Amino acid sequence: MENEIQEARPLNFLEKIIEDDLANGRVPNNTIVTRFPPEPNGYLHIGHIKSICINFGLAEKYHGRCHLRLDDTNPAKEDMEYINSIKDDIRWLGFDWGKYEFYASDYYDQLYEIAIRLIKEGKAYVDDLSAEEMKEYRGTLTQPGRNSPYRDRSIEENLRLFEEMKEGMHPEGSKTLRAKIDMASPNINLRDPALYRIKFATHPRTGDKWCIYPMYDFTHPISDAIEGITHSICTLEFEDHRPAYDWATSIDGIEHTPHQYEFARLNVTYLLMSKRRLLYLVNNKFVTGWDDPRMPTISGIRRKGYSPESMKDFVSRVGVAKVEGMVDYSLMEFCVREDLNKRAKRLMAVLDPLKLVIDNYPEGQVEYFEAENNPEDPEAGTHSVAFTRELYIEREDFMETPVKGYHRLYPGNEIRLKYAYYVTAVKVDKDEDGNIVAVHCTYDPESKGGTTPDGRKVKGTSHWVSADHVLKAEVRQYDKLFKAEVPGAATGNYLDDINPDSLVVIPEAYIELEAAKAKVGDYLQFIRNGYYCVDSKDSRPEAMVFNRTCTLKDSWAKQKKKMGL
RNA sequence: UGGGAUGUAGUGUAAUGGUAACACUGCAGAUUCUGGUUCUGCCUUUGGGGGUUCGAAUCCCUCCAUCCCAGCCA
Repeated sequence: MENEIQEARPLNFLEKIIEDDLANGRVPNNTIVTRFPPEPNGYLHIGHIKSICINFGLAEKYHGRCHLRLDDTNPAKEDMEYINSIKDDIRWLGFDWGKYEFYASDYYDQLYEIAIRLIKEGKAYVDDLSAEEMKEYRGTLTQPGRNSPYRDRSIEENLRLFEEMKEGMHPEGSKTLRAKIDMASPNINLRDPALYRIKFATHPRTGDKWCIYPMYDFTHPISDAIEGITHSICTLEFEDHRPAYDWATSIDGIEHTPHQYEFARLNVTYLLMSKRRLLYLVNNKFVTGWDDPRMPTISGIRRKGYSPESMKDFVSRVGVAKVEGMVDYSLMEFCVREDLNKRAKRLMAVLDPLKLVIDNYPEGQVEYFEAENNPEDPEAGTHSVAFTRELYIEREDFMETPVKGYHRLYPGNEIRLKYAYYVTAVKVDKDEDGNIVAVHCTYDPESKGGTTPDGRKVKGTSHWVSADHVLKAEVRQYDKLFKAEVPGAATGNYLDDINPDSLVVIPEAYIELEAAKAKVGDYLQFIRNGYYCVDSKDSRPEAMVFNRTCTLKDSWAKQKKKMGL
């Protein structure tokens, strides 16, 4: 029953509300119903993961259910491609909405009838004010608004005009249906909010059936009510809309009354979390698409090799509260590394090859060594790796004149070639420009397997690849898309902080043959280089492409930086 | 200068009247066939001021700071 022991995590404020509601019989059928309601106008990003985990997580925890509802009330911006990607991304995270898949557009007929009812009750009216005029009549943050001259039209006229709007008899922008609330309200959302606007756009699901579309403040609360949502959880910027939400759910005839609660959206340093800006990056080719591994979209991080488990862990560590803050990117990387460390298959890949020749090793001889697939998990087994006289090591792993603290290969120094032998550098070959083209060394046959009978230690262990047993593949070294913690903070333009080195392509890296078995979705670690995955779009069996998921922690790099190297 | 919210180590989140804590980051060290992992230790915290109380991060007053709102977007 060990796995039944609940982690003693304190309740967040939403859980407290829910437990209180449950305890006091305020929840119909004692069944918590939440919903995740994205607008299909772009791809889901890391910020949405928080919302998804909260809504689906709460439903799971309290044995209720979570609806997926696509908030498709603005056909001008929405697309089927987005709907499909959203569903895909939620599934990837491991959540299942079962049969509870809804669309705001499912409720267009009901919404229309409610609007008619409001008109009949004198609670809504058709306004002829233009957008500019309406803005003027609305007043400002500090000044109350004025009533529209059309506010007191007769019910009959309103009914007729709204019908005409629906029939397409009026051009876009010429008329709106507005709620009659209070133009002097200190809350601008209550100054006769628009309920319907005219839009001659083809809707991804309803096609050309409608040319009037309901607004968020009208649609969302009523959709919640129709679906029996008990806790309607959204982000902080909707706090001001809660009175509008409550207005809509208290319209006569609406029986179920959900409540809205707001939490702080997720902000992460170095990342942009705005669909508008992400769309700009896509449209202007700063990235290759919504699923570019540098994008903070779910499809992007997935293609980059992040695991859903690590992301769920990340948002759970971030917690849920009402404080608008900025989470460190390093926490996210920590979560990715912690998860991948436990499950990534280890491989040796030489990204920047330097030839190493073992002068005293027999030419033509091949030995096979056992390489562990994962030192963190003995069950993961081993694979074999070929060893020959000529190898490649990382150029970084040799220095002709070592700096202080360097304990890799340099003339006279002995290191271990992982799993294989101890080698000592003897001399270097250079080209006419003085560049090192090969390093010669000798090996100690006694050190076979990586230890010696005399038990002597070496400070360095390098990974390597046999020159004759090598998979040549493209490796894409991804880094952060932006180099500033808050892109645009300095100049006001986030494009100024684009990281020019966010992608460095290595056209031909040398990887041990075992890598050829890797498939899309596998988690890999190229020892001492980082975590990698097979690119889901561009990799082919005969021309593999690997993406860097994230680097390993690198204390040597840190130390070098400190020494000013 | 209207309304709505929020202030706890560098960051995020706990503690709801009774010893301010956990994680990440950073720093130092140990271990290590990955300069990874693991382990140990260290650093730094209740926005300011007043009040109530034996006792305040918590209750009250006040000031300050930050965020959101003037779409026929969501």
